[in-house]
Amino acid sequence: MSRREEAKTFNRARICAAAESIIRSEGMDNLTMRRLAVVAGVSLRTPYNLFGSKTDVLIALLDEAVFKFTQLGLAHSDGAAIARMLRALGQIETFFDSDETYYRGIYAAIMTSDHPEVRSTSVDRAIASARALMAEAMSNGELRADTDVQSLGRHLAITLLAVLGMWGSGFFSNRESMAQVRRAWLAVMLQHCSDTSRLMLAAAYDNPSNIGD
Amino acid sequence: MSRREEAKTFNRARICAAAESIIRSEGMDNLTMRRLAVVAGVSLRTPYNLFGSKTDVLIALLDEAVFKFTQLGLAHSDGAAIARMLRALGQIETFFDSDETYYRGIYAAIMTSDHPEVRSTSVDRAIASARALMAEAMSNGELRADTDVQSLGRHLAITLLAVLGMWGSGFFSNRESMAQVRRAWLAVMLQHCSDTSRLMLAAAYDNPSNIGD
DNA sequence: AATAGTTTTATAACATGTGTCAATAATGTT
DNA sequence: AACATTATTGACACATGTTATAAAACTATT
Repeated sequence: MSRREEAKTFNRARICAAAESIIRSEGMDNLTMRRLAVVAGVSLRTPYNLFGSKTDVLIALLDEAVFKFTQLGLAHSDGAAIARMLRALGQIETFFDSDETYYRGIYAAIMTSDHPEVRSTSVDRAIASARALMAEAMSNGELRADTDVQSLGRHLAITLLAVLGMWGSGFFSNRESMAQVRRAWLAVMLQHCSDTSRLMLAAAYDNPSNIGD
Repeated sequence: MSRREEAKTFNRARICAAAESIIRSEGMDNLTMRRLAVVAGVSLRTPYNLFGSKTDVLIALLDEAVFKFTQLGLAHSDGAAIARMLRALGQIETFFDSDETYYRGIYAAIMTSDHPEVRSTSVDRAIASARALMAEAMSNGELRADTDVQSLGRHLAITLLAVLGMWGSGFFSNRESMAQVRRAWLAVMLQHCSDTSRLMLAAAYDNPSNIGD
């Protein structure tokens, strides 16, 4: 990396750190571009040079959060594909619990920004993950052979993202949001599961508390 | 109604009409408070006096749309409760199709406004409707006796609203959005339906096209 | 009709995201 | 070292939602 790129990377990091610090100590409302420039020790124009817009700065913070989460999630990713998928919900909930106002604030800010194009990357990412997991479930015999795993994976991912949108708006607690997704996921999965996974899914649907632990 | 209230009502209507006209002829981006004031023939301050904020003006437009929709929906509301509930999705889709950019524009603008409190009324309304329908379904014997209709109604309503949120962002077409809700609804309903409705629901789940017509 | 109360208007102002543009500094290249 | 390229800075400007303030218009009450 050239020195120019190094400097850019360093400044990007400084700006992200400043943004995070402002959100934490002064709240989302006080994250203005002028304040961000001051705290980051940079001119007002620089965040625009390095990120493009305020929303893009927030997306960088969200990416950091997603990265942190994936690191956690991969730690104990053993077991059947469907079970892992369900367990992910508990992991998301735990992750949100660990820093609720911060994550919700970032997410809400991005969602309420009028840069619609920024959301499609996370949608694509989520759909791809869900499809991969469902494809794995299929090859493990966890799903009925006539299941369209592409369609199922897409449906499950959209379910999650749609509820996350409402979560970001502050309607539901972390727990309520994940319970909503869990119920929706289990019901749809029950329509496609093979006999090997049906009992587990049916039991999980009837007793929401003991899923994925 | 006193003359003062009459004048207010008249001005409110003028402002709403102006807002709708601007959105239709110049697009959502050109709906600024200054332009709205000019087109409505009113001072910049008046919309704030009469509505409170720009978002509140848009909410008034959405309320008009919801009212128009409910009038349509009630016209042919016969049949079993579950069937009516499913048919509502088709009606929503038709309604959106009839004026897509307008409704989506309003909805998106409200959703991306940072007035979170405004959304709770529509949430409450949707949950109440869904609960009423599910209660009716229960008393008709369409649901298993051990079903918690409150919880089920709430779940179904949230499913719809969550997907509507994404619809507003422009990700999905009207059809895709409703198909997503339909699939989710059918799967969950299949977990709670009695034998009388199971066949219809299972058939609908397997063949998404012939629902609610 | 006179007075008091309320609403609208006109104008200005403020904060914010974002853009412009020239000047300056830093870096890469010869 | 000299030049060219690129990045940052600073100062300003603009559009927008929103608020402030005082004057004017309107309505209600006596």
